[in-house]
Amino acid sequence: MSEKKDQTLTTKITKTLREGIVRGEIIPGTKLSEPKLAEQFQTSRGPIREAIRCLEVMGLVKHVAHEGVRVITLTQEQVVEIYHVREALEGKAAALAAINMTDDEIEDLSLLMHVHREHQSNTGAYMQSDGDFDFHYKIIQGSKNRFLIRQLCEDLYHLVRMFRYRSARFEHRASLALIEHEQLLFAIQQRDEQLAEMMMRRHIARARDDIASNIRELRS
Amino acid sequence: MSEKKDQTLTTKITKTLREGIVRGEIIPGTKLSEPKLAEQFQTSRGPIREAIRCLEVMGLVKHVAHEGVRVITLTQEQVVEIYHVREALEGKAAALAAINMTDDEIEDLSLLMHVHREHQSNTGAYMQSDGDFDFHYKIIQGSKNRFLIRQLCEDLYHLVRMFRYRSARFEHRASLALIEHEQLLFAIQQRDEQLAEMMMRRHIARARDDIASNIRELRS
DNA sequence: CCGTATAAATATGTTGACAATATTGTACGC
DNA sequence: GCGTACAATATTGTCAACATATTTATACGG
Repeated sequence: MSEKKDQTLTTKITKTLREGIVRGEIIPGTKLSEPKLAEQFQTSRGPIREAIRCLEVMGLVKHVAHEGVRVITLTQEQVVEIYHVREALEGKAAALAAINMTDDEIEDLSLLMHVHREHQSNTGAYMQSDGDFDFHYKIIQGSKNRFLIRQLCEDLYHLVRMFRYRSARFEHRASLALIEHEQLLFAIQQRDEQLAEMMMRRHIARARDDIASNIRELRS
Repeated sequence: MSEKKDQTLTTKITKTLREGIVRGEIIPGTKLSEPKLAEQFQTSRGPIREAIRCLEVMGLVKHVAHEGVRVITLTQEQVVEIYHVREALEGKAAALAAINMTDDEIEDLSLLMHVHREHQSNTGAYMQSDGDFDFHYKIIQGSKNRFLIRQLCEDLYHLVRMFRYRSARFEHRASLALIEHEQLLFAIQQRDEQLAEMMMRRHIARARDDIASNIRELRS
């Protein structure tokens, strides 16, 4: 699991901080003080600063010269914007997956789908966030487009997870998500790239609409 | 033009190096030596290292622990992958622009279009790269989606420019590009988001096909 | 002559200290 | 009592030096 390569403090600190920010353990708006972090990680400020620069480019913290960096606070409006990008990118991923996934990979995806279906009919519960991510992750990987994979997995998904950790209620019902996943799987099995893209886009657009409608709800 | 904010060595070095890499002045594959860069920028290695970390996250250089960083070399296959992402993102940008651009902004875009048309009928020349970028840039900004704008302008476009600087021949004929731009403008004027997205996607997909067919050509 | 093993040299990773800027606290005047 | 000006403190930005790992050079053996 944990690859011991990149054995450098900067990378380890970056990952630790990133995870802390994404999971909400470091509250949004918190100022990341270099001396405190250096104390916390038992290191000097050098690697801390480099890690912070990485987080800055990733968009997880905002940096102001001579003032410091603060963890970003995602407004629901911003999440809607992010979901527009997610719709476009994952839609493309689904289209490419319909073309480029191997039969074995599709079979694997089908198996995962079956597990989810069983789980739901047994418990009737909302789909677990991890399960949903697994499904999407396999499709993204199936696109075989390394640049797309990087954009989605290394950049965008941290923000999506950051949002989900704070408001788990927005995962729409497992029953609906399950149907959407089944439709998507079908399209990929048919090697229908256009249908796959459309299904994925609708799946994500619906989640986005849930968020957008919640914003309107709060305004009244 | 040059905002004097962010007056910190790291940001200035980052921008300078980024521009050098994008313009091809720093040859792909070149190793970025920290001591040499420190000498070159008349500074210490601290800011250099931070700048390099930024370039690494941006994807312009590849870092191997304890070895150093090298400027990435874009293969045409990778550019095709990038253009798939570009198609998805800019397609979405066009759709959002059709919804969110103000009438004044559309008028401004129409004016730019007219200038390009005049220029072409006068010179008959291929469209200038800058002109093409201007057009796309205005549409991206018109999406009003800050996250999308950031993804396209701060990340993806550096790679696109990097590719174009080395192989300008891939800009397809101005006559075709002009028609595609006109169709796109029309769709935006009609506030037809679906058509705008489709036109933008075809426009970029055609450019991608040019690159892909060139790869096949080289194989024979 | 080629390959391996060892040693020198160079580069990266990390540290602590100094300089410049911003924040906090305090006193003064209105 | 409130706002402003100044001083003290703390933090960020930068630098030079040390520690560790890799690359290059050299010498030895086959």
